[in-house]
Amino acid sequence: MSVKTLCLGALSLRDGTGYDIKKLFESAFSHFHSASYGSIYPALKQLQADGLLDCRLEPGAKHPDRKLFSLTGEGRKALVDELTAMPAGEQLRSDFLLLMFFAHLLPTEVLRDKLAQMEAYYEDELSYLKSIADCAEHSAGIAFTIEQGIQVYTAKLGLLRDRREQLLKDHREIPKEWSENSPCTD
Amino acid sequence: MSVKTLCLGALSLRDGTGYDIKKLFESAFSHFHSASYGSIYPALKQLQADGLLDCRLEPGAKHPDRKLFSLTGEGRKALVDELTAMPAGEQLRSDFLLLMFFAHLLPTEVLRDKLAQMEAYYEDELSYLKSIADCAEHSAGIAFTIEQGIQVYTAKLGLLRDRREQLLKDHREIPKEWSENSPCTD
DNA sequence: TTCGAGATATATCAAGTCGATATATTATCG
DNA sequence: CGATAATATATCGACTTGATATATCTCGAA
Repeated sequence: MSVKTLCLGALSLRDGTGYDIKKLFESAFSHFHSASYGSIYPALKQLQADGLLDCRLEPGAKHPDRKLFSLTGEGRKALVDELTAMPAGEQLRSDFLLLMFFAHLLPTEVLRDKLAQMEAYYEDELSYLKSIADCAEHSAGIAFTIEQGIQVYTAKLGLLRDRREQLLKDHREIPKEWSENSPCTD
Repeated sequence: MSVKTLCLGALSLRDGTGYDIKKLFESAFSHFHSASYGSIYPALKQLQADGLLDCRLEPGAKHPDRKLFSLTGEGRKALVDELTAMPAGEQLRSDFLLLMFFAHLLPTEVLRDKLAQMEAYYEDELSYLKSIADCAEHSAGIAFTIEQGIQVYTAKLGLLRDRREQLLKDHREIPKEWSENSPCTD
């Protein structure tokens, strides 16, 4: 029930609407999690039904149907419980590395293009993270998430630049047959 | 159609069954992609129907129903086309960073535990990648994916160890109110 | 030798999720 | 004044996950 936990977390920072939560996922959380409206709205409905959220309607004023959610005491407890129970893990889904894995199948121009795309992406992420790193007083935990992002993107950017020429030069060499069931060791 | 591309890619390395492909996703591809049987088998069926794969049955011999797939000429072309069309991107899904973001809500012991879990995970990944880095002659592209993994995990492990004591010491300080719509800049 | 654990192999299902889309109001700016 | 972007909720089909069922084969320990 990951999206539910994400919503509880978002609402522990401040009260908000489904739209606000989506915005948060696209900014502060964007490095390590995301969720679409199609999962956020059902999750909020469910959480409210479970008594973990309060919902007050704000009609008339500005927007119609503005549903402002806030955590209940139970909701805050549930958040802590879920965070505690959740195993610490991570998963990368990288189309870029897939592309590099099969780089020998691509024309040189295409490969050059992909590398340029990824370089631009890393630069953007890095400059965003650097811009937020030292302007506010983040908690130690939040500062950690930002610093990890900075170090990781810096490493990736450095490697990409170091290896670019070599990749473009070598990339048509056909890789060896993939060994029996996996490479090398097992 | 990501899983289809993944399957075509896997079968470009060697012919294999759905099971073989799953194994490959759990070993060589595991750092940057994954897929479950529930998406692999339907994808193979579809690809075969589209004429991108051949399937020869291997009955009797050892296992029943062993369906050995191989790329057709069209399949190989489709793989190159899809790789070329695919934008170079990546996405991280990290429960660990979520946990760090909300570290101030957790008891110290729990936080210490999560850090230890993640440290062990990073160590495992790192030692696996190092073991395969220099034993075979990988293509430049494959070597790049391995080297990126090594550098990234090394950076993450270093940061985790550097910051652990400070995180455990500071973590009960309550973070500042999240600024209007996003932190700092925008 | 036989017994069980684990690997090999295919397949399906409910539940959850994404990406796109529809709808409608409000804010902004030339 | 009119166009474009932002705010806001909601839904839908298609896809994916994680679990589970089924069955055979392999190999080492009792």
